[in-house]
Amino acid sequence: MGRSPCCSKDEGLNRGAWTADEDKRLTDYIKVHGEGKWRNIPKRAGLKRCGKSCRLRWLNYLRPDIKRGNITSDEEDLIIRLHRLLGNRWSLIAGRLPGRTDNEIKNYWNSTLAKREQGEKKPSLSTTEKINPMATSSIMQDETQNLVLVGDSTLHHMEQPSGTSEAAKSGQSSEYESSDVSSPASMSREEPNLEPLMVDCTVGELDLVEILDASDFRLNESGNTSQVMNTVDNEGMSKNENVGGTSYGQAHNWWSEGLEMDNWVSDLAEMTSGLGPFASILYGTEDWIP
DNA sequence: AAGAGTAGCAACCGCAGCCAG
DNA sequence: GCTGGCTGCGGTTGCTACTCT
Repeated sequence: MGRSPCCSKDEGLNRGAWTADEDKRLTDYIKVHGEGKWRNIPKRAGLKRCGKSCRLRWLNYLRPDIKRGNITSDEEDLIIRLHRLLGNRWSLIAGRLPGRTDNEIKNYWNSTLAKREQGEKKPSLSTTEKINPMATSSIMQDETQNLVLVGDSTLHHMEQPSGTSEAAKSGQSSEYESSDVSSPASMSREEPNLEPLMVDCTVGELDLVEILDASDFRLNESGNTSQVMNTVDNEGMSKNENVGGTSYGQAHNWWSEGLEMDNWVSDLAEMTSGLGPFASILYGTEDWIP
């Protein structure tokens, strides 16, 4: 196709670090005229920069809602979990961290967390593992393209913090529950329960992000959002059990609304009866409680 | 004190998706 | 349906500050 570049290199445009004056011009212009039309901004703001550069500077540095300062341990923890879930989808991860930019998170990951993760010997994750990093379970697609989480069902159990989940109090998540699941030791016990968990949504690709972002997410054939546990009975016959629950639809809502992290975390706790697998991925099974 | 090595971060680059014409 | 401009995203580069020898 060959599209003309955003800005050619020989137009006498400034490159490299931005000066305070350039920052001020850009900030003043956007305060008055708002974001958007990046291509026109340099000319109108009197900047010798390309529009792309202006956009980047604004989004990553000048925006007033940007949070400055070190990444907190809470944020770091969330980044790690989200990265395990999403991979290098920095903008999505940043969307869960108010005030942080994708560039900042990417840099933080590359300079700090990636090395640490490597040091902890985690082998590079396959696509499959990325969306289900839980040690003793795996994820696969069945012949009908359904997404199937296979493995220790206790991994999907979410131990409820006292007083955080009405759903838990009502026993909605009992299907996920088993004894001795809250301690790390239970994660590596000798005989994993291989009950598979089936999520009855049809997907073309194994990509949780797409599932979470899908507008028609998680409707079963009856039009309800419900959760189906695919189990194997004593005779080895596969069967689907509707285990009720919220909440993939709700999960999607939370996801798409981009709530502030604190609310998001605490409200995730509220709906873990239906969100077991996802919450497990996001928050682990031992230390997810905010 | 000085040079080399490293880490952190800002900015750049190229590609892909979206959408208006 | 096609084309091309705009925007957003992720990977990469390069500069600066800091640490080590």
